[in-house]
Amino acid sequence: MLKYEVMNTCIRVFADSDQINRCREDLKSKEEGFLELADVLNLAGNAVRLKILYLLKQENELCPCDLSDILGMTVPAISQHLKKLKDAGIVTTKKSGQTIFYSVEAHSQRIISSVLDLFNLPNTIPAL
Amino acid sequence: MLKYEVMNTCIRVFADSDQINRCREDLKSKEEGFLELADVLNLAGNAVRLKILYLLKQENELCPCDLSDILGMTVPAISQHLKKLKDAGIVTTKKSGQTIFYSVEAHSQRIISSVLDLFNLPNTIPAL
DNA sequence: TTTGTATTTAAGTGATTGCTTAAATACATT
DNA sequence: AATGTATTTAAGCAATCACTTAAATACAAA
Repeated sequence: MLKYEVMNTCIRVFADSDQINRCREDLKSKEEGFLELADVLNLAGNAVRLKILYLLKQENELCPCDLSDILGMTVPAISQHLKKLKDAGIVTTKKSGQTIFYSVEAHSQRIISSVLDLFNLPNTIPAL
Repeated sequence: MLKYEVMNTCIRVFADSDQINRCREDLKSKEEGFLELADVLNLAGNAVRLKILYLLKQENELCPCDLSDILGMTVPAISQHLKKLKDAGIVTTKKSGQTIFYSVEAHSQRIISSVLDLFNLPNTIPAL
């Protein structure tokens, strides 16, 4: 039967095709939002970057050198993480002398605060 | 000077060493929390897994085959994502006949709901 | 103008990711 | 017992990640 070849999946006798279609429609309408949110979560889903975002929010602004000292990592390693965050528009920079201060971009403050608030949820995941 | 060799970083004349030390202490006390949260965010920071979590929450439970159909991906690809979520204790399974239903693990409902609620924040990131 | 400081960029590397296809496993149904 | 269905596991692979070291850039200060 052509149908199954096209679907390229198993033949579920008891599948609820209404449910499947409803879910597909729903996802389609939210596709862009999922990609954007996944991007932010992916950036925050690295312990170093999560700490950087926490520190920038907490201290208002920090330079790569400060972060390097605080996190005990080389400056280039920090710089590359900051670049990712800046390319995504999550952090912004301000030059002062030869020091470059990084801070959380105004439009991203809310989502970053919300992400960091997850820290305070008890019982995050029992398996870890 | 030995100091700089040990620190292995740049020499910041204007560095605020009180700030640096305060931040270091603060991070140390929260280290484990950052690792756990980063793990969850990293798992959710993939569009496919984010959709899976959304669907499982929305539909209560779904089998790999359903998800394969809904997301238009092969069953093994879905299965491997589900394995990651299950290994992290975020989802759980229930057997019914030869179908295995996945759902969000009770203890993870809150954090997953909170993560999915980020979807509703307006102006997520302007750059994307 | 030379030196020093702060940062970024580049190149290289080993580890991890997310898929693919094929095979294995588990178990219903006939 | 044999076949079919649902799922997982394994192996392979290109792409990405997160670091390293070295070099380049930018600019302040002597």
